[in-house]
Amino acid sequence: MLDIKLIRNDPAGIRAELRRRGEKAEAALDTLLALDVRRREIVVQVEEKRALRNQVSEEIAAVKRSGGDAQEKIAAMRAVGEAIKLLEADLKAVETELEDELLQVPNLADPSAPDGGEEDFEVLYSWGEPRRFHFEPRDHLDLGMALDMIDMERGGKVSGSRFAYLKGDLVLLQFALVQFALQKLMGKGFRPVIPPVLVRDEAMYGTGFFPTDMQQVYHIESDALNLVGTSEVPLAALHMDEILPEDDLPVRYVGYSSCFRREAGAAGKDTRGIFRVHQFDKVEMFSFCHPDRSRQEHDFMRSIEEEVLQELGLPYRAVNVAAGDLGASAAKKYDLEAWIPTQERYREVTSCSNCTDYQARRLKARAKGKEGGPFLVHTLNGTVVAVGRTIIALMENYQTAEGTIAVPEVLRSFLPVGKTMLGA
RNA sequence: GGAGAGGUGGCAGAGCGGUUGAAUGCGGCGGUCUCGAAAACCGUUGUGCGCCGCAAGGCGUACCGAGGGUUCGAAUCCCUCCCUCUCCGCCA
Repeated sequence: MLDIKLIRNDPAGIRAELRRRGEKAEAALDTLLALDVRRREIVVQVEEKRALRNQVSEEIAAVKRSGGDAQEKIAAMRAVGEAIKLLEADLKAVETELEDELLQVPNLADPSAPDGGEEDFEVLYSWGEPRRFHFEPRDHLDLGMALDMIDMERGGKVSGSRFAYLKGDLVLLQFALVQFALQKLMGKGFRPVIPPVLVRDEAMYGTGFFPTDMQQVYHIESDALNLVGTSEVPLAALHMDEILPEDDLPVRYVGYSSCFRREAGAAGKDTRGIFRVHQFDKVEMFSFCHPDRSRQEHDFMRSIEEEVLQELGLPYRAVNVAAGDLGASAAKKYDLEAWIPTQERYREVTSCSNCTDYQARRLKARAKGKEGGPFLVHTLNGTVVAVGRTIIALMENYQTAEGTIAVPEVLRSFLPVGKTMLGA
């Protein structure tokens, strides 16, 4: 959510900024400004009346204490009370409408995010050489089915399309990846967390997934809960309505959770294997940091993601996502894309966003130092390991001519002793 | 799921429907004292919104789990919801 004062004070500037986010983004601006004016008009009126009521109520109390008759004042205040009630109803209606509009306005893009949409990302650089195979490489699903480690067929039978069973050595690989990631992140000051994956609407609004991405979310109607699409949601909401001590910043967490996405509108896209499924597991990092430091924090988090991919030996490229392709909350986003041999291209495996104060304002997540008032923190989130996609990249890049999969050195200590080859 | 108790400021803990933004204690901050510290003593100590002001700030208003209601007036009374605790049942 943007600061309404910012919009009020510089409508033209904000309009120009929002235009970078796309046509739709600036549409609500005039409505927003009108509602803001209207709200303040009503506030002044209602507060004047309340002041009067407070004052006279005290007088009534005084009169009654001295045994006098306050009937006239009471009658007068009855009318004022009615007027207040009407104004309060108006105010509430205007505030609700204002809030609804404001919730749909995306964050302002960072100046360093490229202009344009989905196709206009900037490739920052690449790392690693795609492997040259002396045999025809097979894709992750071929490999997984042959070894009976990925079972989409039965996933479909039991739960529907885009659900999978992961079996055997791939289960071991998953836990090795998770352990590897957790230990690395703990060494860098991130506190491990297993968050709830069912959250209230509040948390979804607070993180900016509602109302914009509502259609992507599994909603449990009977209990008014939502399955999270990323642990970013419960991690961000962890400090909702709180004022953190400034000295504690940055507050860093590394979460591990299953993630659930409806993938509405993705029909026909990435339908093969486990690349795009409704349920997957992810190790996610999250940081609440000082507004002056979020740029550095963002680069720090990206460097961690790179370290992970480098140690796993997966060739990748780093991408700076264009302003028009950012999620609602993000001001800037880096994606890391790993090389997928059978697709002969880079595919997204991690994503790291600086949401500046956009989520913090919605969540009321603030910090406060020894002097000065509270201020909004900046929030950042980044993938450490998206398990499914990392497994795909590992399977394809590390496959052998025999159809087994070699294990990168760094993961071996997290697997049973002597397990250096999966499916063997 | 059933029965009961309760949710008040950073924490603990008072609070009659009417100077209660809220006693008291602890903690925090500032000061006195001290070479310094402790102790003691004095002072201070929330947040949002609006208006005024260049600003420091001032004034107003709202907030005692959340949302409604009753009333001239609600932390105090009523309703709904959420959460916590105790007992019973069930359970990984």
